[in-house]
Amino acid sequence: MSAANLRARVRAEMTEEIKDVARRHLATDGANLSLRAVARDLGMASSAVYRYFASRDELLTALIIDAYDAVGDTAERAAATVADPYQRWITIGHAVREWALASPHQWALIYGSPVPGYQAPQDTIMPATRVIMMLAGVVRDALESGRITDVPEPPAGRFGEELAVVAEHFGTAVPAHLVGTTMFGFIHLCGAVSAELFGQLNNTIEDDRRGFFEWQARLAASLVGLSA
Amino acid sequence: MSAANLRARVRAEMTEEIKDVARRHLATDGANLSLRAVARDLGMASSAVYRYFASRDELLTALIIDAYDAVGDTAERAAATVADPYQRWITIGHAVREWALASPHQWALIYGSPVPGYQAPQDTIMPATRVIMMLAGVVRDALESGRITDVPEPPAGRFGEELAVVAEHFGTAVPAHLVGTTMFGFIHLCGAVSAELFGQLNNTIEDDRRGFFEWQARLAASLVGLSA
DNA sequence: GAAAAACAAGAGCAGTGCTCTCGATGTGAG
DNA sequence: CTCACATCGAGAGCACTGCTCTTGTTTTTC
Repeated sequence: MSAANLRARVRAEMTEEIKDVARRHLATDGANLSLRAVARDLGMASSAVYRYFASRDELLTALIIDAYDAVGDTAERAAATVADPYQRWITIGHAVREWALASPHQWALIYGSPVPGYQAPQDTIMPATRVIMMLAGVVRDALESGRITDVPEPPAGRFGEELAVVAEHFGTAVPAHLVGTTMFGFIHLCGAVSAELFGQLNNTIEDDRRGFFEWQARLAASLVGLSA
Repeated sequence: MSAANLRARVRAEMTEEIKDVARRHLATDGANLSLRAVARDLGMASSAVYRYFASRDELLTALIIDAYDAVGDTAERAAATVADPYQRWITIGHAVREWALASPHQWALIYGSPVPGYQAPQDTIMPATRVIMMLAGVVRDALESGRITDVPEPPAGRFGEELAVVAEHFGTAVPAHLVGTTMFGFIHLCGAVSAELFGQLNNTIEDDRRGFFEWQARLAASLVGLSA
């Protein structure tokens, strides 16, 4: 069994090595990276890569899951050190933004345009929810500790009911209106990072993008009822 | 000169036809569409397409500019019918969202991940600013008509000065804080549409996405000081 | 030690962006 | 009206891609 474990370990290492090289190629080729080039970099035949990933899409899926986990880990590590809900909200924002700045192509992979012809498999759903779940956790904590007191009525309309359903994933104590504003905050977070990364901020904010981002994060936090 | 005009017109028509077919291929192949397939659909040799576009990137640039203009035109047409600033803000949001839902691949082209190896030329900058300029116009009108009265201090920090510079493009009368919240609104608009289009809303809001979007747009409008 | 599974390599297929050459066709100046 | 010239379309060709299939080798398992 030691031998079996060893074989499995070698395979796992090889898999990891392929993903590493692929991630590097992501920087130059984006989502349409070349499996052959990856194989070349590893000194192996292109056909050998197919022993580890059945197709380029499967390799992409692995990279996507890794990226979701990486940004989730980064945000969680940063948030773990901050007790105050308001500060934690801001900290999560900064952590996500800084991870994205450091790994722009991985960000594009998970929050950019979907890869044409690629259908995200079920495995990607869970890791994809980690960041918004952290924001939901902030709101839940703030509610329980009495930091959020002003809780408006649930929004009128069909989507208000849908928000109430989502609330059950957030934690039963979170009212629908707060679920909505939390999602607003997450959506704006993704928009702000993408705007900075994809060039929408060019020729406007150039020097102090971090400051502008934090200012925006504070605005979003104020909508969920959080403030310093 | 009639002959010359005719030749130029035929060329223009051919160019437009290529872009049309390319737009159709955008739906299946995304940004890495196949020039050869486009040529096949047009019944011409692939090399002939290069008489009209020097490279695939140049064709993409043309599609990008067209897309910016299309969403700009759509939003302007919708906004032209609405006098009230608050309603106009919401209307612009709906117009942008509905254009994106109708042309998801064109949206991905301009607001999604940048095409790898593709550098946006200068020509794309101006059309890219049309939507946010319309939002800025709403804010300017609301200021002049006294619909926005509560104007906070300019944000502290280097980015506050940068916002003041941007204000000159918005119209000199717009204070920096309002420029910031307007950009916030635009960034959130892009984020909301992208989230809906790129699947970030899956398994949460499914039935009443339009209602949820409008609710969010109202929230964003409230940040710039607009309300019903 | 033999049977079975896993592996790597190479050839090959259909497709890609792009270049170059060659013949046809329309255009503008003399 | 003619003739040189610019424009155009088509085809061959190059180097590349994802992916499959076959062949031979190594490693694990019984």
